[in-house]
Amino acid sequence: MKCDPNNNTCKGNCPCKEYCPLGSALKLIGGKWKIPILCALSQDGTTRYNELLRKLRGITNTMLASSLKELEADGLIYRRQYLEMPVRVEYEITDFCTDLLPILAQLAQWGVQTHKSK
Amino acid sequence: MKCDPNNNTCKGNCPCKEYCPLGSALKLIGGKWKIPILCALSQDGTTRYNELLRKLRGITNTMLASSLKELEADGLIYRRQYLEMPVRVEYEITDFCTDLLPILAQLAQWGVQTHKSK
DNA sequence: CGGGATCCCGAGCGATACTG
DNA sequence: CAGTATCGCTCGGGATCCCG
Repeated sequence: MKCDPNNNTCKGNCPCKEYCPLGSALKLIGGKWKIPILCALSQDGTTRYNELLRKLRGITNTMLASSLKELEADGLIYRRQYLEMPVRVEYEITDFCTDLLPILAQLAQWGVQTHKSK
Repeated sequence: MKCDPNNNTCKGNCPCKEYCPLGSALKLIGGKWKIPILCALSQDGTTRYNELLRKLRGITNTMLASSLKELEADGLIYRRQYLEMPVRVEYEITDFCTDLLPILAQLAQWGVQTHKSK
């Protein structure tokens, strides 16, 4: 877990270090909707805003917009805006995020062992 | 990400399925303190309650107790109680959790690419 | 020593309405 | 179409005190 026991000054997510890469990684995909959004984008490829809104049953306008903004700022997705009429905006997974997907797949596989319906 | 696009009835973390293993996996290690706890236990092995309390600088009694209880209920750690005087309780990582650690290490390595101080 | 019981606050999220 | 603005609430987590 990339921790140094000799340095116990961590103020973040890890008890061992100032800066915990695991903590910062989890922040990027944290929150209620980021995983579902990435999941949808990784399956369907380039997707428009309202398409996402429909596919992610239950998400609100507010949460989709703010989540997309954060994901873009963190380099996980691209936002492409086409100045047509009406406006068209498309979202797509970045290479950085593509690197993440197989890791998440492993995590999902590990999670399968969890049979509890929590 | 183990999702089925043909089933859009997901009410959990994933837009594609009723039950998302990735979502349930992330729930097990979610919250503010579970990763730090697992990190400490994976480094130092078997550890006592008050030892954890000291090592995890900033954690409160309430959070340590509740986090440990959840981690045990989810099968990530063992709790062993020795009826000495005074009472001694030790916590340890389970094999199930040991399987998780290399995956988290990968996630941490991926997170290293994040240079933003968010 | 290893917790439990309460109280409380603020972030995160939802609902609704509005806009370029 | 693709968002922003505001409000309000729930609930994760902190602080403090208590208990076997």
